[in-house]
Amino acid sequence: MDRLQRIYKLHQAVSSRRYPVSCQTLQDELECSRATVNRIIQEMRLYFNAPIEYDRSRNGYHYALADGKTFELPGLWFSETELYALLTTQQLLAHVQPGLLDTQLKPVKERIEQILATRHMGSEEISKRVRILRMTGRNVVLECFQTVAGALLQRNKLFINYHGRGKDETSQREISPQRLIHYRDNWYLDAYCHTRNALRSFAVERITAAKALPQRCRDIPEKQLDAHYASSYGIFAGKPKHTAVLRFTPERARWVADEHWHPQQQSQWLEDDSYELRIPYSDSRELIMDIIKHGAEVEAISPKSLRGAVMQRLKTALARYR
DNA sequence: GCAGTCTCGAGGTCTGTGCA
DNA sequence: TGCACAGACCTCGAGACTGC
Repeated sequence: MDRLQRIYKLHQAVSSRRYPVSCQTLQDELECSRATVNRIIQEMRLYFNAPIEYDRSRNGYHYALADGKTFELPGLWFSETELYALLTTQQLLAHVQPGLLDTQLKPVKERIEQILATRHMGSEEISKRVRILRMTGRNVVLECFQTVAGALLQRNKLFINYHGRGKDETSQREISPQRLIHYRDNWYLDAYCHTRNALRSFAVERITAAKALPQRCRDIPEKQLDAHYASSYGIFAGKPKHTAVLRFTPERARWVADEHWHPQQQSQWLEDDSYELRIPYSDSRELIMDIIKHGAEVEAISPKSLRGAVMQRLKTALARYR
């Protein structure tokens, strides 16, 4: 048994018992002399800040800690809360995108399971009690996703076949991946497209083939990415050109008032208890879908172009029912 | 009687050096 | 480059003394 094993064995012996552990017991469990037990204890105090104390009245060693507190050695000896946080994150990832990081996280997950098992807890309980329901998520080819995620993290260029829905065309592109965005249950890849010489967003499920290239990708500064992608409404990139003014009925306002549509959104309650929301946007397509989702409970006040577009959509929809 | 601290010596391991 | 060897270093157990 080497020194490190003895340290963990001693920690296990002291922390797993409700009563102080005698020096003789520690000698037996660590298979060493009294002097070595003492050396191990001194090292634990010195290097790990272990609050280990000898209780003369009960003739044994114990951790001097307040009720409910536990001492853990550094390394993969997480506290209970940290273990749960890690396990919950893994569960969330597994639900958001099944298969994502499964291989990479497997050894860590198994280790966590072992530790939790000693405390009569486990990931099964989290699976039973925490549910994430995907509503409109589109299926991603796992192999493509992993290639894309791998190249993104290793900062390599990618060569992709991309089928765009808008034009119903397939194109081949060399891109420098910048960010993976999980937006409204779907994955998007923000990337610099070397074919178009511009920043673009790619729906990951529309990437029909992906190959990581050995060349280092081009890094776009954070500020430039934020300005291009984040300052606009939704996934449609570009600088906000307009501000939409939406008015919600008092009934719908109770829900909408708690929603976050845009980082720069402004809102106010009106006298008749209706709720007015002002949202900057550059491309109206996604915004119109959100407005129509609220049906008769919302009115697009301005700008005129947005109001007209919503009216046109509603007229077209109505025509289908006649 | 039990544990803390210290010293000393034995045995094992690591490291640097020289040589074929 | 691989091997042998010597010295340094580390780890451990035993024992002595002390304190509670």
